[in-house]
Amino acid sequence: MRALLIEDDSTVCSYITKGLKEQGYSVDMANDGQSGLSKATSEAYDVMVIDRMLPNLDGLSILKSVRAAGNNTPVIVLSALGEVDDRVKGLKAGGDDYLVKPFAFSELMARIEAVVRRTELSTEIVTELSVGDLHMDLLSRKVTRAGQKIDLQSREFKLLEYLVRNQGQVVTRTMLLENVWNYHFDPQTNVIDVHISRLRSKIDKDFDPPLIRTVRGAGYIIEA
Amino acid sequence: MRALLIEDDSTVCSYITKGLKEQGYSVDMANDGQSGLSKATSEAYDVMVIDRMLPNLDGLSILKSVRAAGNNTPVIVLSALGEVDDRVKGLKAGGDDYLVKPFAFSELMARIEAVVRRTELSTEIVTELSVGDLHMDLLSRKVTRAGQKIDLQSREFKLLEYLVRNQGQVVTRTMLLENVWNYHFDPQTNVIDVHISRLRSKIDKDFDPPLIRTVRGAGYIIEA
DNA sequence: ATTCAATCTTCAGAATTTTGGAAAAAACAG
DNA sequence: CTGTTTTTTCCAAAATTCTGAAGATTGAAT
Repeated sequence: MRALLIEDDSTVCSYITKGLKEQGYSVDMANDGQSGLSKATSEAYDVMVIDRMLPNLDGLSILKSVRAAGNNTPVIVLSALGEVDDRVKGLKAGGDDYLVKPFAFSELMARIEAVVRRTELSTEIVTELSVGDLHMDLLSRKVTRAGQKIDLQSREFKLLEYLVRNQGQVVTRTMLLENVWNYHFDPQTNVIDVHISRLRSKIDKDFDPPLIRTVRGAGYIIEA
Repeated sequence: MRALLIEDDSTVCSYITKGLKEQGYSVDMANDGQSGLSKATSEAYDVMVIDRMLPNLDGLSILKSVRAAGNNTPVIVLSALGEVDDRVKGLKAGGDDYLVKPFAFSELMARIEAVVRRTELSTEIVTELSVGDLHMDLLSRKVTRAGQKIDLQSREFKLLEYLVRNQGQVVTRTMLLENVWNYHFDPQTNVIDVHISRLRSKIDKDFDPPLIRTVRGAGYIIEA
């Protein structure tokens, strides 16, 4: 579990960090708003704990930016501001919980567990895949590139799906025969070449940049 | 949005109910633990607000029973018990939030919105369908009945998917032509009959009971 | 720069699979 | 029983996939 803690008070910070680590979290820290936001948007966390009052950029602004960027990581807001109105604002900004300082570590931990628990319930099944501007919907079996609809035959779809699921990695001919054709032997033909060629003519020919790349002597790789 | 409120204090109760209704919730109430638990387990709610101290059965026991039954509806616990330990217990019992009385209605509302928001994010996409012992995995496109693998052609799969999505309801020939064949006219043939027959021979022939039933003069219906 | 092997593209035809159509058989309601 | 609806079966048509081959292209090594 990865947690991000954005907090300027070094005492509180080390206190929480120590506790989280004991609970098995790996913790990233930021001491001011700017660096906090940049970490929050560039890394993937399971939970974020954000202090409301920070140098440079306040906690609620960070929270709003994170949410505006489509990031739904659960966030717990910490604050010395304990008025009802402050708490409501913290929650309305997209917070999952709001804890008033001073607080007991056991309560913070329980609240972290509560939001993480709820988030985990929602572990989504992957039904969509993408590479660059290529997009596959596995449920409706529709493929688009740059928003344009592309028709694929079932074998082509399977082939593309396999490539995309292994995007960024070289996929060998043997892997393709095993996983796309379900052949456990070498058919001694150029089936793969022919299908890769067809696929290219559909998804790469009319677009830039080409996504499917040949890795000589090894196989193919798809990446943006 | 449906909310369940389990609270014995009639003043607090009517106060919250009124507020929730103004926010567009339809509210069910229970004044004691027993009736609260029975409503919680028999009806489907978007959120539950449970007081901790109740006649008959206390709030935490209700919460634990609800969770034990596999129900993950978000729950906010209300309580006059404000000690850290009490709050932690409330969260560990499966609560999503814990609010200490007295509280401002605006905060309760904000917290309800926060947990509902998080729950909605997790609205899962349906990737599996079943009727009785027949099971479809829409992602891997695999079908089993009584654990036995069944191979279906793509049209058969689509046909079955449509029937299952509308299980318990009669599906007319016109509906099938529109939704499975994407025909917007009557092809004047018996395509449907042929495919239903094929489907039956695969999913009903070797099993009991038959799932696909003919509704003379109307169409077909699938149900356990 | 030249050479050589790997890979790409294209094609036509074959094999296979999937789908559709027609007609006989069966089931059902009145 | 009778007429209609539905089911089944079998054949034909259509679509898809595979094969094999030839020539073009590419990349690495010499």
